[in-house]
Amino acid sequence: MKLSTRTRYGVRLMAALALNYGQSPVFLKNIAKGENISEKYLSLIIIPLRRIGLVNSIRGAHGGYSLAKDPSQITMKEIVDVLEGDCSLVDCVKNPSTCPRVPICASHDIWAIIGGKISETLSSITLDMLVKMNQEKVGNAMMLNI
Amino acid sequence: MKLSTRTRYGVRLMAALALNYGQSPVFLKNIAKGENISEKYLSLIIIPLRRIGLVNSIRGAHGGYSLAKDPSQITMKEIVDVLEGDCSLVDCVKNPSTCPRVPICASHDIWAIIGGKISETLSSITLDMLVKMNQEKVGNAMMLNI
DNA sequence: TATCATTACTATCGATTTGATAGTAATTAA
DNA sequence: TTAATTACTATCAAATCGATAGTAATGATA
Repeated sequence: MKLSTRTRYGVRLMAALALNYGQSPVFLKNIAKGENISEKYLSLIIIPLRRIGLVNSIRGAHGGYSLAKDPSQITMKEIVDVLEGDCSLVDCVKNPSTCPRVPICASHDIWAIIGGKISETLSSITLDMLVKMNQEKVGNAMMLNI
Repeated sequence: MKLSTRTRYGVRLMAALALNYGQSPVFLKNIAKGENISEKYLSLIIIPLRRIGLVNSIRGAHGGYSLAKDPSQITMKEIVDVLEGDCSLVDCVKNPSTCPRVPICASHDIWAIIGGKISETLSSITLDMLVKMNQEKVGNAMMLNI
């Protein structure tokens, strides 16, 4: 039940964009440097985030990426859902037709309950909160490395 | 963040044992038949459950398995923890030393919060509850196939 | 004691997933 | 036209996963 590296990197990527919200677009190169993650890998991860409208991109020289919404309007659930597939613990919760046991299976119901809790928690945390937690944790020092 | 088949099977295995709690030990063969899961595979899954003292085993002819505790005293968290490794979403929550970013990383804290919610929820659900949910869902009919 | 049914353990395998890299195309400011 | 950037597609090695196979140990019973 571990999160993929893709999702973990994606969250850090979004946090980095949140830091620059309202300013000019950021080069992925710089985020990659600041977060010490391969730029190529990040460039794959950002695609679905752009596709669902969380990120805007500008191509060409002096292009870059920026958040499409205010960080207070973006939740962790949106990010996890798109990068992880969804945030349920078993496939049969999102796609009940994939398992014939669903109608007679109580553990399915358990996983649905727990998945609900996870969704609830993820929905309650915004990018904005993540950025603020970061500031409280390390001050403004680390913020400038982007 | 999907649960492994191992964990899902393990929960069903424990539920089957819970149905027979207080009676004579059950042959894995019969549980395997009732749940339509490979007996060999189940025999691997049950080992850690026995090691942490959730299950008792008797070897030899007329052997079998039985729950070591009352189903109301066994939580889903115990089962998931031993079969899944632990119930955190990232390694750095359980083993902070594995990641140098922990002291400066707010997303680590987010994952810890969510992991806490998951633990909490898993701890609140007992095997007993699972069995009762099953009975409510399908009545006693399905209960007899073990 | 011999037999048979059961649990216990170890090794292995094929398929899938994962994390990552590489190369090329498209776009655009200067 | 050039250089810098995003967009897309393909590929790869390693790890993980689900499952199977075979053998050893145990113990009831005939």
